[in-house]
Amino acid sequence: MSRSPGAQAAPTLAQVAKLAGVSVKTASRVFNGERYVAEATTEKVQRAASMLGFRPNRIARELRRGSRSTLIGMVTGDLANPFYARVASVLERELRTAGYQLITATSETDAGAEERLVEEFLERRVAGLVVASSASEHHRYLANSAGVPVIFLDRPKTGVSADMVMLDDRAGARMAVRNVLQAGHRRIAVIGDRGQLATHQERMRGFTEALREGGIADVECYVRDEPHTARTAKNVVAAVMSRGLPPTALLSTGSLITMGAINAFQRLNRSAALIGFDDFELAEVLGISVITHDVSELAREGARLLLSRLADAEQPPQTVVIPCRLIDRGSGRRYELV
Amino acid sequence: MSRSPGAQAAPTLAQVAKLAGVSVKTASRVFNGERYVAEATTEKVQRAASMLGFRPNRIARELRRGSRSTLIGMVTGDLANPFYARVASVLERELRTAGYQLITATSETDAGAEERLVEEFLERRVAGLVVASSASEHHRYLANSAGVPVIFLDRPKTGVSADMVMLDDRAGARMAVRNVLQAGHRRIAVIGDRGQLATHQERMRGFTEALREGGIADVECYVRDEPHTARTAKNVVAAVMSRGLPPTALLSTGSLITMGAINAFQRLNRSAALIGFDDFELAEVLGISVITHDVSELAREGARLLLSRLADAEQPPQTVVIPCRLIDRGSGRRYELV
DNA sequence: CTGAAAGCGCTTACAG
DNA sequence: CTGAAAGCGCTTACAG
Repeated sequence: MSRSPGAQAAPTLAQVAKLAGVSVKTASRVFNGERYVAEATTEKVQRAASMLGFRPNRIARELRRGSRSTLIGMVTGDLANPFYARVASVLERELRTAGYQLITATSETDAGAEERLVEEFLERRVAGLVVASSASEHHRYLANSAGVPVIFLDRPKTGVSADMVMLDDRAGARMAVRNVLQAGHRRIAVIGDRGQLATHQERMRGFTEALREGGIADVECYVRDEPHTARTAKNVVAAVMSRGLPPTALLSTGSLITMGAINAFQRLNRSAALIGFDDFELAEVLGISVITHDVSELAREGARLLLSRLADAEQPPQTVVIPCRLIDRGSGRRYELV
Repeated sequence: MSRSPGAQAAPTLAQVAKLAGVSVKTASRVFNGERYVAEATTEKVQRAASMLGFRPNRIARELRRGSRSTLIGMVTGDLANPFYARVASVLERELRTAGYQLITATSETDAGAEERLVEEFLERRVAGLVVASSASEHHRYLANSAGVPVIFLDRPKTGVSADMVMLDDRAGARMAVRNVLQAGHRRIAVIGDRGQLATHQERMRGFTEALREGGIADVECYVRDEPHTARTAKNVVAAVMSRGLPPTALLSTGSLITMGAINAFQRLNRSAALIGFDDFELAEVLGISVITHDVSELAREGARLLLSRLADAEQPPQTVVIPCRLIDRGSGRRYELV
């Protein structure tokens, strides 16, 4: 462990000032674009800075400026998940234009770590926090965040008032149900992923409620709701399809399950109508109808809420609901698919 | 723009010390786990801290500790791209266990912005930089990074010596070519995505070289290499397949093109053998052979190189090559697919 | 248009 | 085991 020789002491503002023959304050003015600096002075300072390879130290600046950084912390369930990845990507872009930088942390790594990650962000004096993960007791952050704004993305209501952006999963589920009911289906299976907590459960509830409202009597009979991997999703669908009186239509709470269903259909060489939440590559090629949301909009609204809260801490908490839509590719009306 | 009242001045170490009746230095010792603090003192300090809701200020700590943070900056082409997202996810996890936090920036936002992003990272005194983006002149960072280690992920060699992790695209291309040649194919189209710069070009070169070595005379005849969206990929494949003497096999440099090909096959109701780089969901269901790399390994090796460089700035630059493998699902041997 | 002094919240280097 | 002083690199608040 040698002490990096490359990482030699970086030049400071004081060194630049000295070389330029001005005071530290005057040099500071140049890098902050303050008015009232003679042009000749500006030039002298800039020349000295580039000779030394000076780069302002943001750490020092932030400490002096009131010890609150321009970092925004984001807690996600799993950055590798395309949903979170897209949210992070859009958020990063939106926040950057407002002068903030996104810093990410993934909570699913070890359960219960989320609180520690948030604590780390707060020690770093982040200007704000965006929470888009599935841990359950988020509201505690609010109490402990010491006035740092927290925005919740795609979380269920908890009674605690806070800024949040939600997906209208219930309405989406209703659209899917309407689609298969109109095609005449009556035996309709609902496959959920209990592991994916919040969102998936909302979708489950949306499906079953809408089915009941649609006059389907024995809804529970075809409901399966458990944690899923790609493999188990396939198996569950295969099992449901192999019953004595198999369903003629399937509703799925996520693309993993939808793809598992397609896989199962192929193995069984039988199929059913199918509509799932979340669009996926090749869904169009395969003609699968999906319920989808505009993830970019979710992220953009999240950024907007945060920036607005940052500008005015007093305003009442807002909730934004992102609508969903059905992309009808015909699979909800068919009785034979593969 | 009210001055957030929630963001009231956070309690400081000095306040904790005063409440606990000890010196600032002693209080500091408690939060840094230094030895030689009486147990009673530790307790007093901790009680005072929790009464006040004290949270150590990392900004101040980092400034004092030598103005180098525990942040690692990562520049990606596009965080929403599954490849970069997975890299970021793994990297974040690996670095966190070593006490570092990942901070991300996306360069594709506006071309040429990359340098500005890197500059911002350096002003923030990041401990290291990971560059995984397609901008071309990365080597310049090295000159300007003021001793901050830079690790390049999936970049082509530039002659500049630096720590880097590369994918063995050439070897992968060779495997794909061997697969279709062994199946007896002779008219083999190569579809590339010139827009995706580095990696895709390596793959193109790998394909054409291997074809020539395999005794295919008129290789160029079936080569198409231009920037692609999902739509243009489909159109290009359709055009190639509609020629007088159509190819009997297709090689693709990325999953976007592979999926475009599947789409085109469907529209034309004709098909060809097909092998593409990068695995994708449903590739298994559709029986498409792919050349794939272990992205997690890429990221893990990147983290390892960075941590090793951080520990010893003197060691010679290392290059790690991640091997690739063919997942043979049969599509390279078929003459009819869809 | 410019500068000298103080201080952001912490740790380092010393001294006891 | 504990503490008083100095200082990390910058900006704030004042004064000229």
